[in-house]
Amino acid sequence: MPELPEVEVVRRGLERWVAHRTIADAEVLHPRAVRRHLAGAEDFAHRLQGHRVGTPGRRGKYLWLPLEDTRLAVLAHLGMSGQLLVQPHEAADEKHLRLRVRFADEVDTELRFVDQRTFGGLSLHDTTPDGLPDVIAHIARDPLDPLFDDEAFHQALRRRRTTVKRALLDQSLISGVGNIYADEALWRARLHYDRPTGSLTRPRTRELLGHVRDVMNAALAVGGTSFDSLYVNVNGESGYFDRSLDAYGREGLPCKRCGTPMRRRPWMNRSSYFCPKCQTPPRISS
DNA sequence: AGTCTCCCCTGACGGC
DNA sequence: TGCCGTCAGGGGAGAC
Repeated sequence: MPELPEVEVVRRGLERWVAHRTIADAEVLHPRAVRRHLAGAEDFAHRLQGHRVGTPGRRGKYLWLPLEDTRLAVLAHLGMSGQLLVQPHEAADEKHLRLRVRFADEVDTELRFVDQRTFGGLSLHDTTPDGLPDVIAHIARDPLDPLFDDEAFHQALRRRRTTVKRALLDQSLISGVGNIYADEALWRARLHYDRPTGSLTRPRTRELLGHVRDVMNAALAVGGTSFDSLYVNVNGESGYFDRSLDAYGREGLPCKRCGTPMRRRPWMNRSSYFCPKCQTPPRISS
C-alpha cells in the first residue's frame, strides 16, 4: 500500500508474523511480480530457500526482509495495489495472488503477495553495510527517519527549480510521501501545490515538514488510510485514516478551516485537492 | 544534471 | 446491456 504509513503498518505486521521464520519455498505465480529480479523467477524462488528472515526494514515506500547470515534482502514495493498478506495455508488463493512463500515451521500461515495492477513487485538484492538494499540507495530518508536532515532538505528545495508538490513526491528528496499525504500536508501548511520551492523560507519548510510528520503519525496511529479493500495490513484489515482526511477526495465539500468549497485540479495525470482560499496560487504562475 | 512526460496494468464507475 | 472514457494511493526509463 502506497504511502509511508500504510507501508509501515505492513512492515510491523511482517515483523510480528514473519520475522525469524525460515523459508521453506517460494512460488512465483506471475512473472511480472519479480520482474525487477533480473535473474528470473526460478532463480528468485531458489535463492530464498532455507534462509531465515531477519527484522523487516523500510525506507519510504520500500520495505525489505533481510535474509540472516547473508548480505541479501528481499525487497518489496507495493506499487498502487500490492498487498503482503499472512494467510492460513487453507485460505483460498486470492484472485490476484502473484507469489507465495511457505515457511519451514509448524505455524499455520504463509506469506502472500497479491497485486491487482501489478505495478508492485519483489526482488532479491545485495545490501550495503548499513543494511539497505543496494538498488534503493537513491531513495532519500523518509520524514519519520531520525536521521532525516531538515536543513539539507530545505537547501535542496532552494536549489531546485520546481514546485512544492512535485518536490514532496520526489523520492530522491524525501521519501514516503504520495499523492494523499502531499495534499494533506499542503492543506495543513496552507501552501498551494504549484508554489515554487525556491520561494520557501527556512521556517516555512520546517513548518511543512512538521505537517508531513504530523499527518503521517496520525495515520499510523489508526492503521493507515484505506478507501477500499485494496489497502490493508497483513491480516487484511483496513485502517481508519480516510475518516480524518482534510483535503484528499473532498472536492466540493467545505474546507474544514474556512468553509470554502474544496477544489480538485488535474495534476500530472492525477488530482490535487486544495482550498482555493486557504491555499492561494503563487502570484507568478508559469 | 535536473526536470518532465510517458507508460507499465486491472478494475470500477458514470455517461451515452 | 454494453461500450467508452476516466480515474486510481507509484516510480522507472528515456527524452528533452
